[in-house]
Amino acid sequence: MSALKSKAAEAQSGGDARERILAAARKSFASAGFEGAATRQIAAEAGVAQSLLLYHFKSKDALWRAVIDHMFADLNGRMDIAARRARSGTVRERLMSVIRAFIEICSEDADIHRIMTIEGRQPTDRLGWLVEKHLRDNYRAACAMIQEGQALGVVRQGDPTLLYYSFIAIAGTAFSLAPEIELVSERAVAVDPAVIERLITALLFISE
Amino acid sequence: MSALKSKAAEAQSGGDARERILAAARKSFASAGFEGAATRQIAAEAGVAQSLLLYHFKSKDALWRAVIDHMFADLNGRMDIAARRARSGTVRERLMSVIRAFIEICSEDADIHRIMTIEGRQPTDRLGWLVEKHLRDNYRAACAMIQEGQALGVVRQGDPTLLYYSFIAIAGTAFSLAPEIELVSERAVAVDPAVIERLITALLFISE
DNA sequence: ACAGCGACTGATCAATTGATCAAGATGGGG
DNA sequence: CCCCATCTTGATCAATTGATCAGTCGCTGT
Repeated sequence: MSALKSKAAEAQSGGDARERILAAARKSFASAGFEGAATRQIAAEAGVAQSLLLYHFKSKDALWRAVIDHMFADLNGRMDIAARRARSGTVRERLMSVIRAFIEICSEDADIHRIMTIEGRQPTDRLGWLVEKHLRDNYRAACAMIQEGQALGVVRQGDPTLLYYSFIAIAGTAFSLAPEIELVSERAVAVDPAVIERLITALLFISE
Repeated sequence: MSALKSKAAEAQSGGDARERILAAARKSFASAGFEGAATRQIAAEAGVAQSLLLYHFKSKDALWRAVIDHMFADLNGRMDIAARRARSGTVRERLMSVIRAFIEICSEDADIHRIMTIEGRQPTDRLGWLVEKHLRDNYRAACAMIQEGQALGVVRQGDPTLLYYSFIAIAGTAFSLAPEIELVSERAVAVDPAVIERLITALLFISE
C-alpha cells in the first residue's frame, strides 16, 4: 500500500526532506518575501537539490501556499483551544485567553507576523487566498468578542478592526522586528511576553 | 557653470527624471523589498530607460540609500519641528506633539513604515546604515522623553524601547497594512488619525 | 530475481536580473 | 559656427531565476 510505503520512507531518512524544505522556505519567505526568496537557496539550506523542491511542491507558488497552510494549521489550532478554554468566562477573560495565546505564538515563531506583514502590503492573489482561508474566521471571532465587550462597556470604544490590528501589531512587531530593535537600542533585548500582555491590556480595556 | 547648467536642465524636462526614478523606486522597495524590486520595472514606471537609473545612481544599492535619505530627510525634519514646537510644554505635551507628527507622516505616506519593517527583519549592512544615519537620534530623543515621563509618574512603566516600538507599530501598521485590513474586513477602511492618537494615548500614559 | 514505484539528482531551458559600454541627443559658452 | 559637458538610450554582458526532463538509487511486493 502506498500509505505504508510513504510512512516507511518518512520513518527512515528521505521523508523528512519535505519538512526540511518547508522549514527552510518559511525562513526565506519571512525574511525576503515571496519574490526575494530563491528556490535554490531554500533547497541548499534544506540540504537537497533544487529540483526536489519542485518535485514535492509543483511550483514556488505552491510551496508558498504549503508553508502558509503548515503555519496556520498550528496557529489556528492553538487559537481555537485558547478560545474554547475560556468559553464560560467573562468577555475580558475570553479575550485575554486568545491574546495570551497569540503573544505566545509570536514569541515562539516570529515568521508568522513577518510573512503576514510582508505579504499584506499589496493586494495579490496570494493575499486574498491567505485571508479567506486562514485569517477571516480568526478576525470575525475576535471582532465579535471585541464588540461584545464594547456593548458591556468593558472594551474601549472604536472600530473593532482597528483594535484588532493594533494588538496584533504590538504583539507581532515586538518579536518580528527584533533585529532592528537590538540595532537601534544597542543592546540585547529579551522581550517579556508578560510586558506585551500588559500593554495590550491597557490598549484594549477601559478600566484596569 | 555646472550649477547653472544642471538647474536649467532640471527646469525644462530632463532633471525631474531623477525624482521620478526616486518616487518609483520608493514604491517598489516598499512593496517588494530590496531584493524583490527590479530596476527595470522601476525605470519603466518612471518612464525612462533602465540604464538611466544606473547613470544617476551608481548601483541598485546606492539607489536604495538615496530613497531612504530622501524619505528620512522629510520625516526627521518634521519630527524636529514637532519636538521644538512643544519644547516648553509638559512631558505629555511634548510626547504627544511628536506622536501626532509621526501619525500624520504615516497617514500621508505608508511607504516609510513599510520599508522600515521590510528591511528591519534581518541584520544586513543596509539596516545598520539606516539605523545609524536616520533612526538612532530619533529613538534616543523619544526614549529620553519616555523615561522623563516615567520618572514623573505620567508614562506607564516598562522598557522604553518596547513602548517606543509599540506606538510606532500601532501608527505604522494601521496605514501600511491597509490592503490586508480592507481584505479581511471586507469593506473600505478609512483610518482616522485621531483614533490612532487615542489608542496610543491609552497605551502610553497612566491616567487619561 | 525482477519488475515497479516513489524519492532524488544533475543537466539544461528560456527568461530575467544588475551592470557596463558605446553612441546619440541637447543645449549653452567659446 | 563648433565644442564640450550632461542627460539619455539601446545593445549586450555574465549571473541568477523558476521550471522541465531524463535518468539513478533504493525499497517493496510478487
